[in-house]
Amino acid sequence: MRIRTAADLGAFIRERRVKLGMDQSDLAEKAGTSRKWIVEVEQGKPRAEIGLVLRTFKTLGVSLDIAVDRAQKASLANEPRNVDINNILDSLKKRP
Amino acid sequence: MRIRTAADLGAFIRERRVKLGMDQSDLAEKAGTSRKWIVEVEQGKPRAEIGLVLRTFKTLGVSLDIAVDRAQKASLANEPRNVDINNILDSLKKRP
DNA sequence: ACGAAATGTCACCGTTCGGTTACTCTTATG
DNA sequence: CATAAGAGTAACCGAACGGTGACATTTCGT
Repeated sequence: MRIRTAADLGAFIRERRVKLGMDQSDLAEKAGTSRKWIVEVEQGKPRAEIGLVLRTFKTLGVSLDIAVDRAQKASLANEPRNVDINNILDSLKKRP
Repeated sequence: MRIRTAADLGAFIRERRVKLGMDQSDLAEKAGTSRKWIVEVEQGKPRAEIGLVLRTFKTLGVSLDIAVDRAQKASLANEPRNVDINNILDSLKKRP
């Protein structure tokens, strides 16, 4: 599932929790957080901290994968029209 | 790339930012946050908020995908030794 | 319909967040 | 060598966090 917003995240967590037969207290305890936090996150709280989110994922037996989008919509740096060979070389140079 | 910890996340963000030829100020501005925040996140800050993280990903042109682990290591509910047929039925019933 | 379990909400509190600004340090470009 | 750019750090601040415990509401089995 693709996660774009905090609401997506909350929906996923809830779905997965229910699928595993846990209630909010179970999940909170096993993920080392509070039930209040689970409630808020499942409701899509955008300011939850990633550390807790990652612990919750682990508890739910799910993984987060990150991938570069095919359609390169990334707001490129200052001059999108040119390939800056120096940037590329710099990037390579900086790799230890 | 698989994200397991806040440090993973920071490393990825930095790598991707450099690859796109942005400095920390560029990224901060485009993602609607501060340079301080970028510094901290790239260093693996575990308490950064997911909302900002998601906005940063969007700016970097990357997607977050979540997937159920193959090896079902999820800490199951209370009785890991039995398959609880009722939970399974419940889960199915709850799908609209 | 009844009661229990699960979920949602509230107030309180100490802690930490993220933004701003300014300063340092390293690197590398002229 | 000078100095500019990029990155790291510090202090300050208001705002929001997350935990606790209690209470209200919804959901569900029987």
